[in-house]
Amino acid sequence: MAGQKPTDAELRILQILWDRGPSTVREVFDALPDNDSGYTTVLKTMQIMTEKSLVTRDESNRSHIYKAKRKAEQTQRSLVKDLAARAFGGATNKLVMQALKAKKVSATELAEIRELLDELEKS
Amino acid sequence: MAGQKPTDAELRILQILWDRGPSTVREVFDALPDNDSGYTTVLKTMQIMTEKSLVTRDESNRSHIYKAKRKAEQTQRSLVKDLAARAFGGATNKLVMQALKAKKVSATELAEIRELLDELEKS
DNA sequence: TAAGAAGTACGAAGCGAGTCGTAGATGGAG
DNA sequence: CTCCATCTACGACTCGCTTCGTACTTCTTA
Repeated sequence: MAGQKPTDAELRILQILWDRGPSTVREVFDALPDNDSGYTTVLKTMQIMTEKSLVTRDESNRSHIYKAKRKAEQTQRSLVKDLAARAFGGATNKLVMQALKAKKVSATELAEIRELLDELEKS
Repeated sequence: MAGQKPTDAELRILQILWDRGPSTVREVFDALPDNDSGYTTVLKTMQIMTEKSLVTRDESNRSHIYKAKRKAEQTQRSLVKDLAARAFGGATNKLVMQALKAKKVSATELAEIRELLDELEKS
């Protein structure tokens, strides 16, 4: 089905694909930070992601080229919604507040958030 | 160990405990929304949570009384941090922005967030 | 006091995620 | 052309989460 929640390993791979754009297994493998697992593990995971439609792949070359199906923002938004439901009883604003308290956010970033808040207030 | 990440089923139970305060298995079981699983399933899960130190329990009565070990805010903050790391490459501010876009937040809540932003700016 | 209701404890099954080894196909270099 | 490096495919294993059935204990009430 379409609306799948990626697992941890899948998310690690998706981050690479979002960052690099369409890539081969080898490229993803090399780009994975702190990677403990073997090449075939990554390959297998990406094959499964294809079955799940988390990625699409171009098989015209011997080395298949994988591409994230959904954009980072879409997936991220789903995950945030999911966490809000699972851990905050759906209260997104509580999630936002905890996030802001969880880690220092620079002044520039705070300003950026304020700007978004302004936009949201017009509706 | 101490710093454990609760699973989905565990989180469902924690939400009840945070909400109701110390409770018996029966009370948690009855309070679980849309619950499909049986009583012993919930019992077993709560026993495992005890082993993991996610909860503590008072065994002085026949019906043991369970209590969340960490406060909601602590656990929630860990989970937010975890999601930021896993899906946003650590960029908490991106997470905040996606959260704000993900679901409508009322004017009152927006004001609340602004207030927090003001506080954070003094440091 | 005897029986049933309600509680805990525990073992085991099912499932999915993550891992790897190995087999087989294909490209390139000598 | 031959051999080696590199790729895909696939099966199998482990582990943790979730689930439940069953056994045993303890309270309650008729």
